[in-house]
Amino acid sequence: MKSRTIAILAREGGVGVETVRFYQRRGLMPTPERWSRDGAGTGVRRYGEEDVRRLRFIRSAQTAGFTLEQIKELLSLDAGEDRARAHALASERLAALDKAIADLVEARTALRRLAGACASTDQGPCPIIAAFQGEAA
Amino acid sequence: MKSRTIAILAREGGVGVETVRFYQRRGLMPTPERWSRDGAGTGVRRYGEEDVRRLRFIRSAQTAGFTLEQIKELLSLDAGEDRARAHALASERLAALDKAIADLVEARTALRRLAGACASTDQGPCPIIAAFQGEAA
DNA sequence: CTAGGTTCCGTACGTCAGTACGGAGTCAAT
DNA sequence: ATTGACTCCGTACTGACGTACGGAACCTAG
Repeated sequence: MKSRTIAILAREGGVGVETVRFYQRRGLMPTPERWSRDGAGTGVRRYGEEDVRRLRFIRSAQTAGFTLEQIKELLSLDAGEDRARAHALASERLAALDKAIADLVEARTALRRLAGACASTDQGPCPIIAAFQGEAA
Repeated sequence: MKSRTIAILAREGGVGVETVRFYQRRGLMPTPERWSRDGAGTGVRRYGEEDVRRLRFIRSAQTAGFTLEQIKELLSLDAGEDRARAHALASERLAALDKAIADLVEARTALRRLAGACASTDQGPCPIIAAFQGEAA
């Protein structure tokens, strides 16, 4: 293991090389030592399965709406034992997710009405503004 | 009508003054002539009901995930007759909304599992990364 | 052993949607 | 008439998340 170059790691994780490097700068991904069989730390960094998993986790957590900063905390928690904190972060995010979903569903309803109003007649302007009034959260 | 100052318009529209000005620069809100009873265009701009409605529409459309650029187009369409274009924009956004909702629901499922795994035992680290594997879109 | 593709690193740029700042002009009330 | 709040305007900054650039070092195949 630890055989991947950064490009391979990035590909397996579904991101770009620059993105991996960006995550390293942000402290979300480790920056392993450079390695070369002949002596000093002047080779290239290598990555393993572990790093691929970590990268994938970051992507997943992002789709759940965590910020990179929160993901960083989650990752540090994963190494430690503060389950109360982990649980709190998750619950907080779950509530936000519920709200975001509800908002989106509401927006979709409003937008469907707009599309419907637009389709119901076929002459003149589509009453976009009227169709949309009073829907925002 | 056309009695509101920018601060009143902003308040009624639920945004800040700077935001209204920002929308004006972006062409989403009109920039009425300055007005003062004694002569030249050296007074203050005034806004009416129409402008409040426009502002509220912008907020609503934003919650539906339209970008300001798209909202600008929607607003110009509302004045015109290109219902095909309006309908296309709405449909496109509806599809994106459906996907966004599905993604969020999926993320919520994954996160619930995480929270559950975290609560099910009370010793040792909470297996965050493990609980999250393979959920991203 | 050399040519090319990669990696490394810092710094700069890009987008989206605002938010802040500062000085000059204007308005409403005292 | 003066005070104090508000308006106008341009420009600069924020924050979240990257993406791009450029030169030097490095690694691998032929």
